[in-house]
Amino acid sequence: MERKVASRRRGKALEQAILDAAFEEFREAGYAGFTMEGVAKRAGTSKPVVYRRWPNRVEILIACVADRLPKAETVPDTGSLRGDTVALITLAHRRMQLVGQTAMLGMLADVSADPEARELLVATLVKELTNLLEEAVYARAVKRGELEWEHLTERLRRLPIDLVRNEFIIFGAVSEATVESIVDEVVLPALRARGASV
Amino acid sequence: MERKVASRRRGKALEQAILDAAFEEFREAGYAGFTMEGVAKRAGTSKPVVYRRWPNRVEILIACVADRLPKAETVPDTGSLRGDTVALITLAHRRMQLVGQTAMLGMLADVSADPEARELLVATLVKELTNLLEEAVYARAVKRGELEWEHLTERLRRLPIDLVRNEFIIFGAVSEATVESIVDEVVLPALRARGASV
DNA sequence: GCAATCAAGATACGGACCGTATCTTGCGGA
DNA sequence: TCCGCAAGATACGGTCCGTATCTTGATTGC
Repeated sequence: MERKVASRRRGKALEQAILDAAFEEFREAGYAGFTMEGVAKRAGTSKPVVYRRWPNRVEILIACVADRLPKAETVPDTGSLRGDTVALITLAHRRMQLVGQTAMLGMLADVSADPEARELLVATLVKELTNLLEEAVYARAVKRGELEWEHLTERLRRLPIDLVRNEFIIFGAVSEATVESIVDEVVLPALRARGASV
Repeated sequence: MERKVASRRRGKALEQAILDAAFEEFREAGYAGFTMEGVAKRAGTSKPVVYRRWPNRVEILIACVADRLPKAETVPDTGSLRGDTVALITLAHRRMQLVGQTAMLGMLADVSADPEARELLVATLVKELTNLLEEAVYARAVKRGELEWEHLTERLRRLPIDLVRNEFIIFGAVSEATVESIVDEVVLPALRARGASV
C-alpha cells in the first residue's frame, strides 16, 4: 500500500514485494476484485512492472499462491492406510482453503482454455498432492502389506484427491465427517475390491 | 444478428429471441466472450431490454442453457444397476457437454459468491440429475432386490454424479472407458460394501 | 569515481464492457 | 382513437484491460 519515495527496488526484492501485494490484494478483494491495477498500486509500483513478469492475472495469482504454499509437506505415518488417507485428504483440504473456493473456480475457468496456464496450475496445485498420495500413503500401505501396488488403477490412484476436490469446489469446505465418509464409504471399499486388506 | 426494421417484438417472442441470441453468442464467442452487449446486438435489441429481464450474465446464461436442455429425460431400464448407472452417467455427461467445460467453470465461479444465483444453477443443472439417479436408477435397483434403500448414505447417493462432474470439470470430456472405470472400480464396490448384490 | 546502460516507475492511451439513465416511438388495449 | 407502457436507441461515467512512451534512479564496467 505504501511506497512513496527513496529506494527503487529491483530483482528478487521487487518480485517478492509484488507477490506479497498480490496475495494481500487477493485476500481482501477476492477473486473478482483481483486486478493488475490493484496489485501494482498496492505494491507501490506500476502496471508495466507487473506485466513484465506475469502476462495475466491467472499467472500472477498462481505464482503468489504457490509462494504462500507450505513447501515440502509430509503426510504423517499413522500406522494404517485409513489414517494416512484421512491425513492426506485433510492436508489437501488445507491447501485448497488457502486458495479459497471462488478463486479455485476462477482459476480453473481462466485456465481451461489455455493449455499452458493449465499445465502451470496443475503442476502447482495438483501434482504435489498426487505425489504425496502415491509416494507416501499408498507406498506405505504396500510396505505394510495392506495393498498391492499392481492392483491399483489410475482411477484409484486419483480417487481421494478427486473426491475432496469435488467437495471443495461444490461446497467450499470439507468437514471432518465428510472426510471420513469419503474414506470409509468410498475409498476403502474401492481398494478392498482390488484386494486390499484394510 | 439481424433485426433491422418493422415489427417491434414483445413478451414471450422477444424473450425467446434474446435467449436464442444468447445461446448462439455463447456458442460462438465462448464464455469469456459472452457479453450483455453482444447478446443485445445479436438479438437486434438493446442492453436495457436484456437487463430488464436478467440482472447479469450468469443468470441469462443459465436461462438460455436451461432453455436448450432436453426436458423430462429418462434413464432407460437396462435391467441391471450397472447398466442403469452407466446410462445415467452418460446422460449427465451429455448435459454437461451442452454447457461446456469453460462455461461450467465460469458459471460455478460467478455463482460461488452469490447464494441466490447459486441456488438457481443447482436447481437447473444438478437437481434433475440427482432425482434421476435416486428415482430411476437406485429405486429400480431396490425393486430388483439388488440394493436396499436404507443402506444408502448421502455420499453414495451423490457419488456417480460427483465423479462424472469432477471428471468433466478437470478434463472437459468423459470417455466411455472413464465412465466404466467410475462404475466398476468405484461406485459398484462402494455399493457392495453396503450390502448391494451387484 | 564516472559514464553508460538498463529497468523501475509514472503517465496516458484506445478499447471493451459494465450497469444505468434518458428519451422517443411503436404497439396493444380500452 | 387515444393512452399508456415497454421496446429500442443512445449516451454516460466508471473500471479495467494491455501497451507505449518517457523520465529517472540504480548498477555495472571501466
